[in-house]
Amino acid sequence: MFRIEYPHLDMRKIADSGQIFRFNIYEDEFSLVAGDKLLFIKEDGDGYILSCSEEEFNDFWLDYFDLRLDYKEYEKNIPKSDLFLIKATEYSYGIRILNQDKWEMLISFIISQRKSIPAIKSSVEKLSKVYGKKIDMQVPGFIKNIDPDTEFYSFPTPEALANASIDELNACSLGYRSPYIEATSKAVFRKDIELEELSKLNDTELLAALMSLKGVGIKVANCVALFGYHRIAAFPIDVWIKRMIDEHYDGEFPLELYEGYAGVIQQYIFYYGRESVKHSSN
DNA sequence: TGCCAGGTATAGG
DNA sequence: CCTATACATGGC
Repeated sequence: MFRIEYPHLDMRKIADSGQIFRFNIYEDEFSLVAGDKLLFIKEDGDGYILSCSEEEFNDFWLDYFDLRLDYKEYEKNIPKSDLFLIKATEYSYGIRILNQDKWEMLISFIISQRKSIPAIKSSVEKLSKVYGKKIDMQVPGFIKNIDPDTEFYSFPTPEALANASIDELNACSLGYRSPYIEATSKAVFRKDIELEELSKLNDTELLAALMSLKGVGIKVANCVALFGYHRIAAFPIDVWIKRMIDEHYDGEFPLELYEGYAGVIQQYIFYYGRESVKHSSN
């Protein structure tokens, strides 16, 4: 167990920000599966109690939650006249761009196309349950809201998915994406493409390399770059972002104001846009 | 119940 | 280069 307290870190918002699909909320507690790691979190005043040791936190989770960067820097160029973005940024205070696993982001965002976030989460869980490994870790005693019998599964390896049949993949509600997952898994497993090696490429080259894979277009490539490679200049445009840009910027967002980190701004707009619709529709 | 979802591949112009 | 269309299926 280890307690942390940082400015600009809100687990609830991050869990619900659409950049991660295996971060679940149980009132004031959370479960988070990242690759083959499992973390339990409990709100504790202005901080959080984590199920990991201080050493594991420093070795892995500190960078995972992107806690070395000062997010105030990303807000300084927002014009005072841009009331929408000022509001979106305030509303999103505490969201950080996580450093997630490249392979997991690639598969998760191929699945994400034309699916709602709950449906994406459901598909990723099914895939993990079928092709991942049961994580050997007890729900710790300080976690009260999660059934101790709950089983958690790691995200499947490229090998596991490359060896799956189309019929088996179909059982995970992938729909027409099953052949994409199959082709991409095989390409990664055969090392036709090496995801770690792509880190050496610049942003443009990285997007092009990712888009050579079946089922990866410009939007998915940008999400993988942003959330898997921490290319915070990447600016994925999905239906929500397009809607916000059309409504508040007359169809053209001033990217040049946020050079090098527009992806962070994108995430604020996405979160604020979705949450405001969520709350106005009931 | 019918509509829509963190889009992409493909064909046709 | 651009635009139009098909695509499987769950969640609400």
